[in-house]
Amino acid sequence: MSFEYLPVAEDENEEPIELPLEEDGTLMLSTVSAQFPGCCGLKYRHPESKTFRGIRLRDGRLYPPPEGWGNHLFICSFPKEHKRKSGECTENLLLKNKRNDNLCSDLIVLGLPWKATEQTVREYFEKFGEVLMAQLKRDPKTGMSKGFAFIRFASYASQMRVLAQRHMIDGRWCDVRIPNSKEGSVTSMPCKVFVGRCTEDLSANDLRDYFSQFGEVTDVFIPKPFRAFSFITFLDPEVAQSLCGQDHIIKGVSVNVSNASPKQNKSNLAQRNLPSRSYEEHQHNSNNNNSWSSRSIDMVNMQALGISGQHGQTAVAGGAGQGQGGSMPLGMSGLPVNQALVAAALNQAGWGLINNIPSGGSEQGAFAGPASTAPPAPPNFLSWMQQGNSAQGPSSQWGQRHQSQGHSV
DNA sequence: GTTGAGCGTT
Repeated sequence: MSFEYLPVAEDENEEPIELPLEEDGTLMLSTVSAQFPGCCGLKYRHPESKTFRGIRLRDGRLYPPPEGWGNHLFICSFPKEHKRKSGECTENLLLKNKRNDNLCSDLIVLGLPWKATEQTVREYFEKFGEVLMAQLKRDPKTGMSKGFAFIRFASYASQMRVLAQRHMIDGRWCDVRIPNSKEGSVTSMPCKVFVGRCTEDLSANDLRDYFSQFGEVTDVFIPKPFRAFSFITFLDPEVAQSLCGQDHIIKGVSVNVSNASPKQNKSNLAQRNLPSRSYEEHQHNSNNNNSWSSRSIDMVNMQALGISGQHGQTAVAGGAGQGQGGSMPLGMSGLPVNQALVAAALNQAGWGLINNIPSGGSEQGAFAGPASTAPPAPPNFLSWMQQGNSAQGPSSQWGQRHQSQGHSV
């Protein structure tokens, strides 16, 4: 093999990143998506035809063209809405923006320093993506800041990333949450899907590599001991939903994707006339009292982002996961499942605005609340966000990183 | 000019 590394860039004008090939000369898609979250394939411009050629992708591996990798610059391909360049028809853009709007909600930024201005706030959050709105709340009489602001992002991914961490703004640690008000909170489709009929040789990496082609995978959970199913969490709930009901072949194994459903309060379920055999979710109650214990954030994505600090295990070896935390798909009971109904029910049941997110648990210090003293060390995935490069992320490492010993449910 | 959990003059 003539190359150990392959230059890959997000587009032809960007600076490439060299990515390591595997021993067999292939490139793992997960290697690519670790640097380019959401990337689902590669292409290169053929010197003669001047057109792009796609790179073969199979089972999470990118295979070199027949003539070898050559000296090309390889360009990432992204699924649908990741891409927002020219050439898209206006109608599509409108649809997409509308969809994003439905997903995004206003966010409240708490704990701003008195001196912070609207500019400060906007500029800070623009690191995470396009900011559609930033309002600093002031006392009408004095004009003094009330120490909080409302912001809104254009993309749901930005929103989730911002919600998932604390923010140092002008010298103070600030929290960003979904506001209590009625208007604010919007839809929260589950980002997690249940993958049935897994075999034991389907590793978390295999699953991640495979499902990354559909969108950014933020978590892979395989119960231990082996239980023939797993969970895949996507950053984009729509990607997750789009896969439900499908059969996929991964490493020759036919697996089935269906709705994952959170553990529900049984009384709630009864009240709401829902099938009551939801499964245990990696969810737990906590008496924890620090400042992270009552944040509002999409629970599914909390886990997705690896901050739940509760389920252990996941990708790659080493995760001495604590075993439980499996969930069953609603479909497993033999009852008919109407996905729309389930989604609606989950929303009704308060999913998407779960408070009481337990903290602690994550040994990595990731989101262990600062309860007392110094500000917390920024979580790992935070650091990539703060590189100001929203296109880069350790997505494929998340699973490995959060081998929490977790609280039990 | 002070303050530090909260929830948005329009």
